[in-house]
Amino acid sequence: MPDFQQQLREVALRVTRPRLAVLEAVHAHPHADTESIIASARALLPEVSHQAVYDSLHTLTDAGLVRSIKPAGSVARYETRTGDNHHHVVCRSCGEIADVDCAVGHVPCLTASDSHGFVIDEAEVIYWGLCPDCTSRPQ
Amino acid sequence: MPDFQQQLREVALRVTRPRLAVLEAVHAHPHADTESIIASARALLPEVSHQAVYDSLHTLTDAGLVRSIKPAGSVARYETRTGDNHHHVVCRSCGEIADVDCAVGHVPCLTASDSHGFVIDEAEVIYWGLCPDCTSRPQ
DNA sequence: CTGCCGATCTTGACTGATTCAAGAAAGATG
DNA sequence: CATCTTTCTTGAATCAGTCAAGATCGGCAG
Repeated sequence: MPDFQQQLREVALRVTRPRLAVLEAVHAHPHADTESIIASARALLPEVSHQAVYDSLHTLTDAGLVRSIKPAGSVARYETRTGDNHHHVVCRSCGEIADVDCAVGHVPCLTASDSHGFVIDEAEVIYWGLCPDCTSRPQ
Repeated sequence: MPDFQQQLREVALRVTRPRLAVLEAVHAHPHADTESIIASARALLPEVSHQAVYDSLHTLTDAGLVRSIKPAGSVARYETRTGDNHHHVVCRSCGEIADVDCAVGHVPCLTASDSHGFVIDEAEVIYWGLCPDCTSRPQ
């Protein structure tokens, strides 16, 4: 279990109980949506407000301690695995998300053939398909 | 200008004035959001309801005549360029979107190293960065 | 050309994730 | 411990998108 208190100090953020609870919740349930994170955080800190969770998630995302994912058709989801350029595979049927590393190399697809003058700093890849459960249980 | 009436018939959809107006609007303004499409469609068909536009966009998307894009932090956007596996670059500052072809080849990044048993049918890539305007005009 | 049937459209209300705002509480620093 | 901000609580608001009921229209059969 990472030292979340330490992580917060390293990015010059105040150590507050809501933030610790949110970090722990996101770490324990990768790819969880905000509602689930609120529930998990309240297991640790019963009176935390939903707004504090939203604020914490934004702050932690800006600081790079958590990463948010928003596949089309899904609400925002969060994870603590950051800074390693991994991607996600999303089930079209049930919305299940899993991590994947791109086969192409360290900086996959970062080179667009013609970027129209844009200065690109990140390539985000979402693989769409069916998870094992939904594949074996059609309809 | 493509024959939208013909396109609708080819996918067994009824040819209605709202659908023609929506197709024409999306074709004329690639990457436009729903509100803009409603406005453009009303230039052609003044009394069209927002619900008809939403319905048409869904139907046309399901039929493959238009494609929707939902970058994180943006509302849904649409384009008529479909079926060619191109990707998008999105400006973090102003939200501007441009098309890009992936340099890697025809099926970029479609091979994940470990897909956790998912059956993958599409890889969606979004490049994040700054557009030329926002690069030259910082802050 | 006319009538019918089901798909599609209009109207209007509603939902729900996320945001905004004002005041209260609580980290951090000296 | 005192002070100054930042952060949190509370409660309301926003807004893209959806739902539902009835009216209308496109396509096809006669």
